[in-house]
Amino acid sequence: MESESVIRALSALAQEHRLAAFRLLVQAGKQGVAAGAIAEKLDVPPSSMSFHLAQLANAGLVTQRRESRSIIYSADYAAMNGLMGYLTENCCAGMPCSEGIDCSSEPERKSA
Amino acid sequence: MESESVIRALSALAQEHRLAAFRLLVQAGKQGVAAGAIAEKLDVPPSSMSFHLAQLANAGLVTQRRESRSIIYSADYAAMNGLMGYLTENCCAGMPCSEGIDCSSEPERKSA
DNA sequence: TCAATATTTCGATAATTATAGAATCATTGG
DNA sequence: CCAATGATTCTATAATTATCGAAATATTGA
Repeated sequence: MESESVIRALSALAQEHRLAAFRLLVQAGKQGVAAGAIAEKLDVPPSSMSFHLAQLANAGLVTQRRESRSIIYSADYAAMNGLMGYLTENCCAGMPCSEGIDCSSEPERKSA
Repeated sequence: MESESVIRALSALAQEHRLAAFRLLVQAGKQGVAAGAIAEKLDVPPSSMSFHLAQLANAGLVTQRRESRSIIYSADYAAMNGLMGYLTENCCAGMPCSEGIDCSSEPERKSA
């Protein structure tokens, strides 16, 4: 994952409604959630929610599929994986930050 | 880490110059880098860089200390840990995304 | 085909964020 | 104290992002 798409992904998640929507979709799993249901659950007007979902899709963090009248959004776990990988590599000095390892100590200078 | 501070952290990283600055600081380690040196390295005017560094500081991702005439910035690894932890918990269905585990498969529905 | 439903796009506006020169503030050496 | 250095704050402006009602676009059932 390169830095431009990382920035798009970070921007996409850096907003109240979008972070909430993404969390919802992660919890929902593969089956996903319809746009309207997301809007209702988060109490955001449908047109606003649609704007935000489009940004998540543009960032590659969610996918969409039509199912009858509804458009179902689902979290793209691979994209999230990619983001986490980039952050771990580039912003945690290569240490897996969420593994209980103490990143507060002096890091080895990476050769790359 | 709660969602408001997570959004501040994500917003802070979701910008070209700030992401670059933070990477630089992570690589530099505890000793940190002076504001001017960061600005020069990233080819951003000092006043603009100062604006961005202030946002990183406000998000808690970096700390600053004065050393003679210079102000030295360093990455706050604990804060980054906190962010990674939140993302892993809430946006990866509790799976450690950067550990080679296949997050693409159906997640266990979290009870929380 | 028509009405109803689900969603998105349009459009206008408000709000926030980014940019960077100029002015200001803090520190040091002479 | 004064000039030089390193950085931030001020100010104005440009650019981007958010909001949401209204209009337009699918899809389905009758």
